[in-house]
Amino acid sequence: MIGFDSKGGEPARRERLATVPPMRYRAGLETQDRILHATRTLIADLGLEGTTIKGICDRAGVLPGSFYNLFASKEQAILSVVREAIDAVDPDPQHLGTDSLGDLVEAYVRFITEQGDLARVYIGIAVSGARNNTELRRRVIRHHEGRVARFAVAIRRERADLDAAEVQRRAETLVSSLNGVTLHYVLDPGFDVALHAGALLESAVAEG
Amino acid sequence: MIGFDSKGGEPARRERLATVPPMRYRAGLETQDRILHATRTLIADLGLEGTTIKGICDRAGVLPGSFYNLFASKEQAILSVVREAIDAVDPDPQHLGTDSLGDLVEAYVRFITEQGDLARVYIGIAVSGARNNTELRRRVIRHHEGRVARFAVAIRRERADLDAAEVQRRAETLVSSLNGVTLHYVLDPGFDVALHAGALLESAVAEG
DNA sequence: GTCTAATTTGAGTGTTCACTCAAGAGAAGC
DNA sequence: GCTTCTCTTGAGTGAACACTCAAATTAGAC
Repeated sequence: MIGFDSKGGEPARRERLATVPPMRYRAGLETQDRILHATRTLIADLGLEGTTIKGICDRAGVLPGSFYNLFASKEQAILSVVREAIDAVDPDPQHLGTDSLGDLVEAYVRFITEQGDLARVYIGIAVSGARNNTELRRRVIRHHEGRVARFAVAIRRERADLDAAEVQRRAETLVSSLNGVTLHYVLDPGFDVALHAGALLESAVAEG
Repeated sequence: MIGFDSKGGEPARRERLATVPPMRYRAGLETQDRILHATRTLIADLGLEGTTIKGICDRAGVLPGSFYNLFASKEQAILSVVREAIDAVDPDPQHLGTDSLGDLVEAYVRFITEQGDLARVYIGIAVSGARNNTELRRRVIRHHEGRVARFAVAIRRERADLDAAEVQRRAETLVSSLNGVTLHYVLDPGFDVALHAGALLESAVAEG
């Protein structure tokens, strides 16, 4: 019942710590992991709106009471998964200014193709989730701006001759276009993400 | 109660005809229009999943019984609106092979910026709707392929030197990227769609 | 082995959903 | 002005939803 934690949500949650957690919380932490895994795959399979408490609990092998012992609400579990998906798009924000444009695009392509579940969550949020949910919308837009900024720095490094506005525009076009490619990949898994991402990358640093 | 029509759905629906419809159906046809308008704006405002019968009826100023006198189900009303949105993206399919790439992109930008409601419906469907609903998914993918084909013809006309595979690839990149730009515009109405669409257009016919 | 606190159970709450239908209101057609 | 068919009303159905809670179970701490 006691949680030794909580970052923003109100009640009863337990964080994974750097230090080993006390033994007596082990069962709860394992259940928490199973619930988060169930939530992630369910969002990926059915989308945000198809994800229900019953669905989560069935997949995780628990009953609703157990879910609510660990999470304050359905939304809290979903937000955890969404945070995870958003962070996974941009795995190392510390690197600001040191990654090449190729590194950034390659990391994104790898994320999309290797972590299909999270990619589906991410693109689903960007459209349907962000419209009605203010918290999600803020998060998505802030993340998008951060991503554009990183791409802009990388573009500027390769094309120092361009003015700031042009660099910004190219970064915005590139990031938006990559999202479009991701969107299509979600609908058609045969779509060659790497091919199209490569073309977009070239356009972003092309003459003209 | 009698419908002098029906295209695919099972029961009770009335089509707008080329000829003037009998007077005695006038009230029903007007109500049908109000319901479709309410459905369109509701999907645009709240997305597919936020659209309820109660919401539609409140906006249209009718009661559920009236709705079900004209539509067989909630899904049928939604499908009508979605069909409308998809058709609006590509207003004149007859023109295959005669529009320039600039015409196609310009028409798309105009659609997005002038018919925000339908654009929101369209992009919402492409992500959340198409995942669980087979009928919608087929429709979206078929429409996407048709659109890529038209763009490919236009690209080929401007760059006859490119081989077929390269033309196809450029068309796919362009259409997907335009969807990504639309996606971002839906979240941020200040986004300059025309600017980015113009840049993508240039990339599609650039050397290299 | 006992104590104690964390965890799980599972029936139950109130709300909202899509959808129904018998009955009444309305207006076109004669 | 009466008939007839269309349209609207509005209470009501059952299912699914997120969420609750007192009681039972389990397992770490000592």
